[in-house]
Parts: sequence; structure tokens; C-alpha cells
Amino acid sequence: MTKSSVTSTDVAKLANVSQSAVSRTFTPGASVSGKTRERVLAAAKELGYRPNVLARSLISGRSRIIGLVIAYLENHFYPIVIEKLSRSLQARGYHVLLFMTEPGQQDEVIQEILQYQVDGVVLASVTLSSHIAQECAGLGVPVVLFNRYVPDTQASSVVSDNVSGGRMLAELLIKEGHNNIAFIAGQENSSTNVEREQGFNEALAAAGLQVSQRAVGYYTFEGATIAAREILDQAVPDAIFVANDHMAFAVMDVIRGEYGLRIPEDISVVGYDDVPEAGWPSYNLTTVEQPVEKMIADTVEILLEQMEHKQVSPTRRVTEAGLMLRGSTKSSLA
Amino acid sequence: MTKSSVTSTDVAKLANVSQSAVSRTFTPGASVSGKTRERVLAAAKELGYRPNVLARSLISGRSRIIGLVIAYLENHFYPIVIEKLSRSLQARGYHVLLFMTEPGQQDEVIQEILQYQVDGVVLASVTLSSHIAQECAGLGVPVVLFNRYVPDTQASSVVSDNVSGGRMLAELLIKEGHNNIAFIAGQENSSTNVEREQGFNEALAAAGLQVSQRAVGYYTFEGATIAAREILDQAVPDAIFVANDHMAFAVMDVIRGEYGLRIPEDISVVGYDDVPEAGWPSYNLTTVEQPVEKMIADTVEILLEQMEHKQVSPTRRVTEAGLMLRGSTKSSLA
DNA sequence: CTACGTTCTGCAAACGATTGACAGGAATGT
DNA sequence: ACATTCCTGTCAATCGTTTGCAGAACGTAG
Repeated sequence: MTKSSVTSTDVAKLANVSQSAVSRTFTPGASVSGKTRERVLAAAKELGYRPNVLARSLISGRSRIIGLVIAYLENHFYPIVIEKLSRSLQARGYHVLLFMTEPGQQDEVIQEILQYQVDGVVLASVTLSSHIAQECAGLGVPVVLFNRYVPDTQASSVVSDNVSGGRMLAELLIKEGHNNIAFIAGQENSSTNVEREQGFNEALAAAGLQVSQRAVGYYTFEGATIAAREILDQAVPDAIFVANDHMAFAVMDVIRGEYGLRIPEDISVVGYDDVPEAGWPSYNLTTVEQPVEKMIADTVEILLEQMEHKQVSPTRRVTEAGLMLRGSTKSSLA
Repeated sequence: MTKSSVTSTDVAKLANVSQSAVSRTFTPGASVSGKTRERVLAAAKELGYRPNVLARSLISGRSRIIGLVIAYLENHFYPIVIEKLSRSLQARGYHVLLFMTEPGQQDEVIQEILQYQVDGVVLASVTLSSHIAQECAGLGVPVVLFNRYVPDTQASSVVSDNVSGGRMLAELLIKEGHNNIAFIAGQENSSTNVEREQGFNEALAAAGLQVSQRAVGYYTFEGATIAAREILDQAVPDAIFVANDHMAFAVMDVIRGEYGLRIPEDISVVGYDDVPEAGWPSYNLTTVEQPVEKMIADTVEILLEQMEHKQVSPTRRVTEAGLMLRGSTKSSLA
């Protein structure tokens, strides 16, 4: 912290005005005469005065800090979320206090966050217990679950339509004539995995089909590598739906590198998220695009709205996702 | 912020002690009798008391917040840095306030950061003007440039030995018998690029060689794609050194996808950083490993040391980098 | 020149903690 | 029994702001 920092009182002294006058010149919309303002500004500049946000927060009751809790950045989807969220909030005068957490520790982490008197909280790739949600709500601190959904909670939720996304992928694979389709799951109990799988299965069922093989990849590269081997060792399906892109890359590497099969000639692979790597030529993965921009916009909107009124009401925003057709499915051969 | 938050006074009232007693029970190393502490703790628990970090910071003069400034997360090296740095600081009771910046805007951003009374600042993929460095130093706020080096500044610097890394790559390529070697640069004026290129060129020169072609990729995937085409359209070298892994992936995709050449049979490719993707089978890229763990440890150490004494002295830590031999160079064929 | 409505300005009380100074009581020694 | 020491706990000042209140200053109209 500042060793010998300049305070508003110092500025006031130099400018020959009261300390309140200094405060007022730095408070947009306060009444100060042009002359005073000018004198204060000059003095402030001379001394290099910088208002102390902490002191301001203490009295104003708003810190302009948003706590962001994230479990892992391995999946490139999340760094993008961090970047866009942070930029968007910065543009509105808010800043992001970052908390990495082990899954399962979110509740403790939130307690820690609250000590910083954050104005709002965003949880990405993480959920929270309902009693903590309750507590935040009671404090007037809005909480947004990003890309997760928990029913019956005080927290808001911003997601894309994972059910419909799963359905679209199934329909694509069916249309391409696949009938021996495997699924590699992410985290069994995450809402993203549950919903994507549900949509996928529903669409298969509607066509009188069902998944022929299933393995779990835990949303990690390693896990997906193992899951892919598990499936391929048993029997070679003609298509695999992998619950996210990050795992899909591992699966593609196993298919081509270890089993010498071609994509999509021998097996089609589809993923979910549309992270930048999905567009890289080596993978060129057909996937579902999660509309990050829109989801961030929704998140920020919910936060701002609820912070302004210091009144939280659980809101749910679902954005439509879109199919991103690339080269890992048969259609691309036509 | 808290609508009706519980203060130490509330706790004091309930526990029938003075407010100072409450403060003391929450201050490690303060003298309170077991009985009082117990009463306070009980009352605190009952009310759900949570010390207000902002108020504490205001008076104690330390916020336990570290400002982290980063320009972009496209290169997966930086998300890893964020994650590890954040975890390491959290373990020591510090937290990261994140600032995304456009390159060139760091100085304004730092001004903003200082308003939060941060105890320290880390700049990754970014440098700062010397007068801002001076200012931070004057305030007793240590600044660490992560993966960047600027001579003659008040800021500390944590880097790996990029010159030696570049040299190692050149020596490897020479040993493999290459003599028609191209280089794709990152940002022309970044210390990483300058040093890697310097080491590389020195080693080539020592063997009586020099780079045959050179293009600039600006450390972006797109830029590297274009740079690769530029080089390959002109003449096909027998090896390419790409200034970081992120760009190397683009280059490999162009080589294989657009020119139908094999790696490493037709061209060897080497990168720099050893991000996780470099180990993915599709790329399997020979590269130089930046010892992130060590660099983070150094960063945290410097920060803690200087924050404790509120006394900054520019320090430079250079970690040795190691060659990570994989399949994108000829040695792997042996 | 007075009166009155606007701006401005300064005073002082918060905000929620930490911490040094001090006082009361228990514990100890003689 | 009295003095001395050692703990504990309380009081009150302080950190750097914001902001309600009330008075000062100013301009304008009558």
C-alpha cells in the first residue's frame, strides 16, 4: 500500500479549500464552482492525487468489485470468458477479483469473497450451495452462475440452450446416416453435460436410435483420451459426440494417431463450445457454438441491474446456440 | 455491497464485550482470554459476522490485493500463468485483481490499479513506462514484469533465459543437419522475441550459418498463418523456428494443410513455451519449456519480500529453460 | 437597496475496522 | 497485608472518504 500517499486533505490544503470541496470535484454530479474545481484539479495534479477507492467504498457501500470464481482454465472456453467479462466490466467502471477454486470448495471461497464487500459474484464452471446463495441474496449481492444451472436457487443463471445444442448434433449425425453413435461425457453431474446428453438422446430416440457406447472424460484432455480408447478398444462406432471441444481434440488425436482411422471418412466427431482451436485446420471440428459474447452481455446486464437496486431476484437467461459445421463430419465430404 | 451487514460492534454487543475485543479475537497474535474469545466466536457465528476487508485495509495500510495486468489470453501460456499465480497468492492470503489492457494503455491501467491500494502489481505480456515504475516504487508498491524485461527500471523482472533457449534450438537444428532455416518473429520489440532471436542467431553464426528467411507473426495465430505462407511461397526452408508455440501451431497447419508437406520429414518446426497443446499428438512440437512454476514462485517471492518491507528494489530473476524434444524435428525419426 | 432564490462551501458525522494508552483485577512475591 | 507485575479489556483516535446540514455568497428582480 502507499507509503506516503497523497490524501484529499493534502490537496485541499494546497488548493486552499475544504476537504469536502476536493471530494466534490471528484464526485460526478456534485455541486462545485468552476473556479474551485479548477484549483482543486491543479493541486491534485501537482501532488499526484489519486482517490482511495477503499475509503470510498467503505462509506459509499459499493466497492465496484465483482468476484469471479473459476475452477479451472484448462478448457480454453474459460480464459475467453475471463477476458471478455473483465473487459466488459472494466468499461463500466467495475473490476474483477479472481478466485481459483477446487471444485467443492466454492462455498468457503465465497465467504472469502464476501469479505471484500464485492458488489456481485460470477461463478463459472462452478455452482454453489443453496444456503450460500441465500446468504448472498440476503446481503443484496447478486450471483450469476455462468454456464451452469441450478434449479430453485437464489442465484441467477446465464446459459446457452444445451438441450437444443445436443439435439442439433444428434440430428446432424442422423441425417448423415450414422446409426452407431458413441457419447463421451464430461462431468457427470454438471448441468452442461446433463443437458447436452439429454438433448442428444432425445433426438436419437425420436429417430428410433440410441447411443451405442458411452464413456466419461471428466472434461479433461487426459480423461477424454482414456475414454476414447475405452470405446475404440471395444468397437469402432461410426460417430462420436464428445461433450466439449477440449475433450474432442483428445478424442480426435486418439482416433487418428493411435487407431489410424480417418475423420470423417471412418468416424465422425462432434464437440461442443466452438473454442478457437476447433477452427484450427488440424482439428477443423464440427461443433456447437456457445455465444459467449451474448452470454457475457447477459451476465453483465443482470449484475448491473441488480446491483443498482441492491435487490436480487433470480433470473434465468438462455441463449440459443448454433451449429458450426466444419470438417469432422461427413457432410463436409459432399 | 452488504445491505444489512453485521459489524464487529454488533458482535460485541451480543457477546457483551467491547468492540476492540472482537477485533482482537480476529487478529492473530493479539491478547484475549480464552473465555472472551469463545464468547466472541460464538456471537460471531450466530450473527454470521465477516470482517470487512476494506475497513481493515484502510487502517492497516495493506489491502492484500495484487493487481495483475495482462494484454491478451489468446496464447494459452497466460491463462496458465493466471491460474498458478492466483492459486499461489491465494494460499498466502492475497488475491488477484485482474486488469485486461490494450497494449499501450498499461500506464492508465496502472493508475487505476493504484486507486485500489494494491500491495503489489504483476504485469504479464506487458511492460510499463519508467516514470510509472518510478511512481510505484515511490509508493512502496513492488512491480514485477513477468516474462518481460526492461533495462534500467524500478520494476523487477522474472524471465526465463530466452537467449539460451534460442541458442538451444539453433544448436538442435544445426545438429540435425539443417542449413536452410527460417524464423518467424513474434512482436518485434518484445524482449522475449528479441532475446530468443538473438540467441538463435548467435548460435547459427557460430556455425557459420544465418537465417535464410524471416517473417513476422505478431504472436497471433492469424499473423503466423500469413507469415508462414509468405515464407513458403518464396522458398521451402528445411526448418522453421517460430517464436512461440501458439504461432507454431498455425505454421504447422499451413505446412501440412496448405502445402502438403510432412513434419519433420520435409520441414522441421520448433516453437517456444511448451504450452499444453505442444504435447498434444496432433502437434507433438519440439519446443523450449518455460518453467512456469519456478517463474511464478520467483514472482511471489519477490512480491512478498518487498511488500513485507514496503521497500522496493528492482530485482531480476532468470530461470534456465530446457529443451523439450518431441516429434516435429528430425531427431525423432532416428 | 432589500429580499429572495440559487449555487457553493465548510463542518462534522459517519463507514468498520486497528491499535496505543490506560485502568482494573488477579496473581505473585516479600 | 501491601507492593509489584502481568493480563485483559475498554476508550478513543485514526485511516481517507462521502454526504446531510446550514450558512455564505452571489445574482436577480422588485
